[in-house]
Amino acid sequence: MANAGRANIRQVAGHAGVAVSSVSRVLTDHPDVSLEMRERVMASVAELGYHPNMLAQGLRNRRTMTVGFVVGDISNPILADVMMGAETALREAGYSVILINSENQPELDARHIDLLQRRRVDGMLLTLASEDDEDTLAALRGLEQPIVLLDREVPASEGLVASAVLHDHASGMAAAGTHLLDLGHRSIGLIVGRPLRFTRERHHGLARAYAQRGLKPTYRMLEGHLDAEHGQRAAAELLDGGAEPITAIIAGGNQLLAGVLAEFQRRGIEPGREVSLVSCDEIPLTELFQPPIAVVRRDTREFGRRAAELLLEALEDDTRRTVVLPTEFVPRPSCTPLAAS
Amino acid sequence: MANAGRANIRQVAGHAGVAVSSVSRVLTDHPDVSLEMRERVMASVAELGYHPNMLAQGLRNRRTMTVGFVVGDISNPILADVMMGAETALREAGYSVILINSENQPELDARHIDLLQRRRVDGMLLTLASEDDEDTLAALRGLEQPIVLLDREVPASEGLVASAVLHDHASGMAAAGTHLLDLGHRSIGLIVGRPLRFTRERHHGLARAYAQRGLKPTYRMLEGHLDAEHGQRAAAELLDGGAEPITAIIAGGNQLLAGVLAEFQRRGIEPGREVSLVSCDEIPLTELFQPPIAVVRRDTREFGRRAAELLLEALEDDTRRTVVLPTEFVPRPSCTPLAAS
DNA sequence: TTGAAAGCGCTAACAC
DNA sequence: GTGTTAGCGCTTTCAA
Repeated sequence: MANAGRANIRQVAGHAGVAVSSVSRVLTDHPDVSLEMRERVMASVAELGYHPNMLAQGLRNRRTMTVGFVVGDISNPILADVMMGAETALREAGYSVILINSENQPELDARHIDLLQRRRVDGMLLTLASEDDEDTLAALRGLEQPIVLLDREVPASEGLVASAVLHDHASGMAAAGTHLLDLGHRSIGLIVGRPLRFTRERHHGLARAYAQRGLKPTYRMLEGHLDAEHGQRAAAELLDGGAEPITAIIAGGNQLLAGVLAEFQRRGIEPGREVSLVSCDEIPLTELFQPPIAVVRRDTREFGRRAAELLLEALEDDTRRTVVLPTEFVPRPSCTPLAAS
Repeated sequence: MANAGRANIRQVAGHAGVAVSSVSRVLTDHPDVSLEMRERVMASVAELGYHPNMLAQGLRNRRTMTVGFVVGDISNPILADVMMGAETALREAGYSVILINSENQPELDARHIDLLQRRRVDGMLLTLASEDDEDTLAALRGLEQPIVLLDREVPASEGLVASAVLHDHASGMAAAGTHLLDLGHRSIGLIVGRPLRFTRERHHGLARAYAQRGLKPTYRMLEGHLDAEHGQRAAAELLDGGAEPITAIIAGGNQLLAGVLAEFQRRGIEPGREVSLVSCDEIPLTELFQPPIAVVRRDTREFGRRAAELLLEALEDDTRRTVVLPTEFVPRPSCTPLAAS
């Protein structure tokens, strides 16, 4: 007969005719509790529809069983998938997740970190909007609770020890690069987001591919926002070309890809015909598109799960670790040999 | 010089040489505070890097500035977008969001609601996995805080008053239906998810289309899970057909669409050629696919924003409302006239 | 205008 | 095995 919904432990104790501490003992599974006590208390708990106040518990235990997740843009399916992996693992471990969108604005990160700090989260999962914003780094240094960086590298600084999960974007990108080079492409356009770790890594990967084949780095990289607009604009710029025409494009993300494909359609270009195309991250579009689009693939759900695990580890053993997860190039018909001209 | 990070209000008071209540007054912008007091306190706050403990505030104020968001599957880009809209609006109003994945399992909903109850959230946004699970409804009835249902209708029952945001799926679907009927299609396959509001609405919409054209309802509906597997299996079943072959398919969601397209490709079927195709909800794939795929569109971010607004309203004025948002059919080349055979 | 003190709901000594 | 009580950090009367 759950009627109240706002009963407190004192009322439960009163109803059961026992002390508050006894109710607490029953509810926290303390060993020294008689069976009869347990039954009486549980009966009252059920009768009153009692829900322990986790705020009070958190205040008392100095542990909220809550973690904060700051993410640049949760509407990005890739990040939503990361979130899924992390939330599931954390929930199974008894933690709740406070989700905060930073809108990819570096100046908001510090504020969000402070908010989570005030909420006394036990730890944080962070997809920072910037790796070198001073306010953000200062906020991070002031933290007592463990944090896990998601695909971000911040400059080592005193008082900042963090765990991190990273994807080895460079390897997958290098594989994509050598694939294109081996197909005869030399003039490759790389469209990427802002200068964060994954952007740098992808750049390095492509550079490595040219080096591995003993070629001069005759690619062109266009940085910008991680959205369709930048994808489309950059694609247009690359296709209009300067002296040497682009023969292959690599889109560094699903939103960029959407922009690139829009520009292709506007011009009547078919991937793999006039221009070869590679994208980063698998989405339904990449495999179902005609022709299917080659991608640098990574397991984003696993990425989120590992991030959660690193945080749980840090919470338990106070250890900090960095884990690097692989990426993999998946060739598909959007990449074709450069026609001898 | 933010050094501590774990200072409490007493330490701030001590450092400033004032009473705790004075610190509290300064921090809560109480009017009767001298300028000098304000300055002294703020200096100490800065010096100690003090972050007020929101748990203690919540305990005392009976208000946590936190809302819970229970969602079936955050990795679904549509729901991620809803989340984006809701989180943004709530954050701007000063609330934090606790996100919980229910994995679309009805038996988890009640548990999640109880958890949020224990966390004393000020309100909840709910995408229930079931509209008639008894445990869930019981948990809902026991709630004191306002809730907003997202595209769900629960049976009216005593002690359960909720706000709701609904999409008018039926209208968009009816428009899609008449479009297909006017193209000559009669044997339409409707692939949908589990029997929740949006599934019912879409069914009604299609039925209405047949009725509007004075036709017998010669469509076929296949319910199942909202995933690619069901989409593919259902498409296969529809294409294998029984007596009368299907000439058009409507996929009730982006994940279902992925399955349908996979089956089309397996069989070498091109949408709009052998079989016309409509999907629900716009994603990059639908517009960029060749041929572009007709969709029943809705503004999911706005949906999330409105849900947040309804909750904020309920929190402020204790009012409950239901808002219905429109959907719109967007014809595209994936729908073509039925070839006279 | 400021300070002292009660109390929000809980847990963990400590006593019996 | 169970009860009493202090105290987690905060806000808000109530007095001064």
